[in-house]
Amino acid sequence: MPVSAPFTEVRHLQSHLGQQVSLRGWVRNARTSKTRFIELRDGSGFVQCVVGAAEADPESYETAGKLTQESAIALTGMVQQHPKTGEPEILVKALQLLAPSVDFPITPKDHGIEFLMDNRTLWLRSKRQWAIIRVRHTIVKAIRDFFDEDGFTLLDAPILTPSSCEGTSSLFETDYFHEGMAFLSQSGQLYQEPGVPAFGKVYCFGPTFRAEKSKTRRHLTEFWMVEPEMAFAGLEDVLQLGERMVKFILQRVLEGRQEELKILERDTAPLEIALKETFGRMSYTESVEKLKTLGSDINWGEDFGNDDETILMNATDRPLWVHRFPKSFKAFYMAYDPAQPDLALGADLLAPEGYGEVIGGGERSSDIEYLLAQIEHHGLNRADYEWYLDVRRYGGVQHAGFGMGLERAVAWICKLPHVRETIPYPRMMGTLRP
RNA sequence: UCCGGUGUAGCUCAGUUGGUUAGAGCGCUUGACUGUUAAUCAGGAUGUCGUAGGUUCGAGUCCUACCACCGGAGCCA
Repeated sequence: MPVSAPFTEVRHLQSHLGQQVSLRGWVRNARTSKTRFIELRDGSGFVQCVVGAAEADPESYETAGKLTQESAIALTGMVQQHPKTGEPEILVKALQLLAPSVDFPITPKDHGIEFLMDNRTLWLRSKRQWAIIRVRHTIVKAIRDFFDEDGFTLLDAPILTPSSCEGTSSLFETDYFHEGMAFLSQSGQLYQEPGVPAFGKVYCFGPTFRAEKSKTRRHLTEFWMVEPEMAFAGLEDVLQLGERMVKFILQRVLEGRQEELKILERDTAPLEIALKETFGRMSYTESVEKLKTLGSDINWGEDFGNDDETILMNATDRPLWVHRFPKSFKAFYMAYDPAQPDLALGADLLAPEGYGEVIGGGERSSDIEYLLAQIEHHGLNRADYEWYLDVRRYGGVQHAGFGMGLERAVAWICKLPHVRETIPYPRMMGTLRP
């Protein structure tokens, strides 16, 4: 009996119980005894296929006994319930080898991270990576849906830029014809602000690049960032928008990716808390006081160290907004607090469970004189920013926005030890291939 | 960039005080096995001990330099 079309996707098997179907995919694992068991994956899901001598034709039974990991196969059989787990499984009648796979490097046993990273393209086939990338997909979709439904217009920011948005030490450079050098964008934010008077509410969502020589569990040189910007808005609006967005994302993931979270052995209780409870809020000044009582040696005016974030977040079970930092260590375009001019009207959202900063944002200065002074103070070239200053010259109004690092959000929601698993092809200081 | 660690079979690792022919598990392979699920059981094949020098009668083991990777710090999303 030949295997024949039409083919069914594994994700639809539940609705085919008791029927005959054909599947095609790859052998995740094959266990041979008198009865042969094939764990099949087709990208949409996983299913165990049972090949018994009584039900399968002799040729198929023979083939099933010799399958190697990651061979591509097609098969036809009856969808039944697994006698122990109750999940759908296939009682195979016919099976054929589509393409063999010899000595697949990633075996079911443990591997080191270097080996897995070198074999990233093959690693993507593993169950855990499958789950992570699907959660990432859901988060990306949730972000786009959230802003679309909220009336934001997509305003794509350029990746090749003539100058830096923030610091200059961490830019990737490339030749750009008569212009000399171009730089890979570190942030789309400055290009979002001109979109404010044009569209009211805008966002961009794409890759950004930082040539930082950081080797930590939360840094990539190429990462994705979503950056909304809105008119007639201040710091409070940023806090509310960010919190609504994060909750929207959490809800989508908890609704639609339970199977993946289970594969990742993710305890969803902390995510449920973040979804239901109001996020914490603390001013920078308050947080420094609290850190001192918790044993940190931080002083007012210093930025948080990694330990400080950890200390602060160990004391809470939900995301925390820290707002009104000293403006001295924030970007030049941040608005200052009229009530206390040495503070910036900015805020960072710290994720619980040790994941640290996932959002940074705030109100942008509308004061052109102040910005000119800041540009000079930061040693930036004013001519590069004339178009940016035009946002203030022609109907400049209060506006605010934030940036969220996608990979950090994925790492938190999946509770991964390192952001390198949150993106299909991670780019880090020492990793450019594959 | 700084500090710490690791590098031995395709993979994950063990290797005593420097000592003769370098080991295990997985994977692969041959066979066995009444539903297995990191299946199990029995047999088999598999090594430039990161690279280059040095010490020594003798180096996987000690020393020096370099390389790669891992972890942390700083910086950041």
